[in-house]
Amino acid sequence: METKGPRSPAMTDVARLAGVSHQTVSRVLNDHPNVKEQTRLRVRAAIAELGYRPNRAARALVTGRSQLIGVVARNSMLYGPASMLAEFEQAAADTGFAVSVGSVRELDRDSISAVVDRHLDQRVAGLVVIAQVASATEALAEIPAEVPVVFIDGDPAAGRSLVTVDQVAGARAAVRHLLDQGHETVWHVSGPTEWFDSAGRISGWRQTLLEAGREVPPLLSADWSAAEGYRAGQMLARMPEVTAVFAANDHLALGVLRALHERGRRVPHDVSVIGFDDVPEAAFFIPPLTTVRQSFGDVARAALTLLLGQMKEESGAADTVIVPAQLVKRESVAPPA
Amino acid sequence: METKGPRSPAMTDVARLAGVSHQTVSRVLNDHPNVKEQTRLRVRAAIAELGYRPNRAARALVTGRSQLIGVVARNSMLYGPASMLAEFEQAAADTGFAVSVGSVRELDRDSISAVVDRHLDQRVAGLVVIAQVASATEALAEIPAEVPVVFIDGDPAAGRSLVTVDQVAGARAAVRHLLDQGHETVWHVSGPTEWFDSAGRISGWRQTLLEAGREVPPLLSADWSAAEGYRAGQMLARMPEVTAVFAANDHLALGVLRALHERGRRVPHDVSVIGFDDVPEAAFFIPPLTTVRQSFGDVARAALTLLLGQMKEESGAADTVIVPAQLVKRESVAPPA
DNA sequence: GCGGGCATTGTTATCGATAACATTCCCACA
DNA sequence: TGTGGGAATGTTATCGATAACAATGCCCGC
Repeated sequence: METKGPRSPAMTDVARLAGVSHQTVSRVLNDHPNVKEQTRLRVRAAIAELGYRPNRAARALVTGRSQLIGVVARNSMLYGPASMLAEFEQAAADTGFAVSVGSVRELDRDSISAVVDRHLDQRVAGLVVIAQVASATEALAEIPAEVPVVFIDGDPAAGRSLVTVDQVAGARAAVRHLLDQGHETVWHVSGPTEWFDSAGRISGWRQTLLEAGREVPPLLSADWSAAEGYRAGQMLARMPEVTAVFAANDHLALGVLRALHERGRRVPHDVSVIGFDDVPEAAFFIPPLTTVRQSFGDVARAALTLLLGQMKEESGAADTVIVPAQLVKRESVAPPA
Repeated sequence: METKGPRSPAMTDVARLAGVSHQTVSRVLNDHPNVKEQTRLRVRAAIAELGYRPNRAARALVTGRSQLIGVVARNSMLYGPASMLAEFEQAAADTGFAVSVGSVRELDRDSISAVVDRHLDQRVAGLVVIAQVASATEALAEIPAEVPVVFIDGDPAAGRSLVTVDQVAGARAAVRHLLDQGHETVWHVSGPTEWFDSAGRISGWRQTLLEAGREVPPLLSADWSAAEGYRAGQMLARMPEVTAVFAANDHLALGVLRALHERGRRVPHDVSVIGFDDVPEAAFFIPPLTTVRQSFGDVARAALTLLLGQMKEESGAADTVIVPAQLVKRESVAPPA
């Protein structure tokens, strides 16, 4: 049995202790001008003494806005999304926002709708959606227009603010690098074709080959896993004419490396391989993997900036920020034998 | 310029449309008995028609509890923590809870205190702390006793509810397996020694060797990265007497594999290697890695169950749940040459 | 020395829900 | 036929903050 515990102090308690009205306490809390320095100090002291913390629910109720940003992400341990989330949370915390995650097993319409609804229930001040596939875009059409939304890796044509890594340029740099080494052409193991990321990398790959007047080999498409990279690698290993492979992410590249190794094709002596992402382990693959680094931190910060911008002005301006990618050269690339 | 937008409907709007009082609407929403079936239906219809959604802030204000669970985790792309978070969010969503993440760059006292404060500001109904190091435990001592807390991978001696993978048993299985293959002893590349996970794996390793009457080689300790695994691997590769290595996670194992490969020591022919975690890529290392799988989903669900239990009864019972780990045999282990 | 204006502080209304208590309605039963 | 009582519903208070407005107090110029 218990006496309901001493409930945590409210603003009036602070006011009483400081000998002022609760409104003055509120003013101190919100850094209003026109509070005498001495009063401010008294109030601060009272706050500290009581260990008072403002009740966000009450504030949200009266102001109509929460200090919460909802993130919709795919429940996956893919390196990219996971990093993004962590980076975003850090950035948001620095500006006083909390982040509520809603993860979803698949990026289909219904799952996304459900998560978005949960977030709207919480009256999030804004939404960030890591929406790498087209089906996500559809589901998101139903987000009320007045809710600020920023997409990460989403559909460039969706008419919403978007932050994305420059997939095309990243892919171009990778392919360019291989051609510069003297390879006749470059094979590509792509991610799922419905992902925008994949699409960008594929198109950068294709463009670069065409511009160089090279033959474009058939596309090998996979999911993002090492398992499928391995599968694709088994095919590639069997074809002696393959001397250069651009894999759409580092895990695919890992699978490719192993398949090549199993069939005795040496990397980079017989075949050069480039990945994408620069996961921390990439430098320790056998051999160390040349890859394209994306700065998830930059993406996260850009997304937050756009979101805060939308929240401030009610302008629904749909800006697009493209974050550069950078080729990291390691030992998995060499001129053809 | 705008007319402040039609604010979203409140309970009174629903009540007016349904021709009842707002209290009746509240009762319908909360599944109270004593509402005539016909009334209930009218209210439901009105809710649907207006697209009404309850304001959580208002509810939280009056009931004094939020439907929010705070998670404190390390901002890292380490496989374990990231997976854990995703799994936990899923589980929580199924029971109607939202999850607010607070990530922290380092698990030191101050950072943790700051994140915990942010969560308490939000009046979370409970906290889950992924606190793999001792310094975290200290910081958490200051969490008010009435806030339900569950630790994941935390200090078994902290006197709070704890869910953890059976690190000791996992390590024992790994070492046992190597000894069974005929190896004379097993070297260990551990994670940071201040992590409880590391401590458990180290002690499982040591115990098993001692019980088998084997010599315990010096411990090589590292962080969790492939880079440090590589460093440790370079030392091991130089020592011909090393025939079996147990790495504290798969990334370390990756680094070890590469170092061995560089010095021409074949795996598993010359040296057997076992990792820990079973990251999805482990099956595609060169060679495929034998490792110990932890079920993060089970951990997450167990943590949620404990937390909900604490929230229901005010009992501060400090239960501990230990989730088993499982040896996954692949090709990186063989009898000594 | 008086009134205008600004800095400072206080008072009251409000957000949207639930809790506690009040009221109505209806039926069974003495 | 009056009445006790439970089911169904309504009324009012409340949570803890901010907003809008009201009320001081003080300085200063004329």
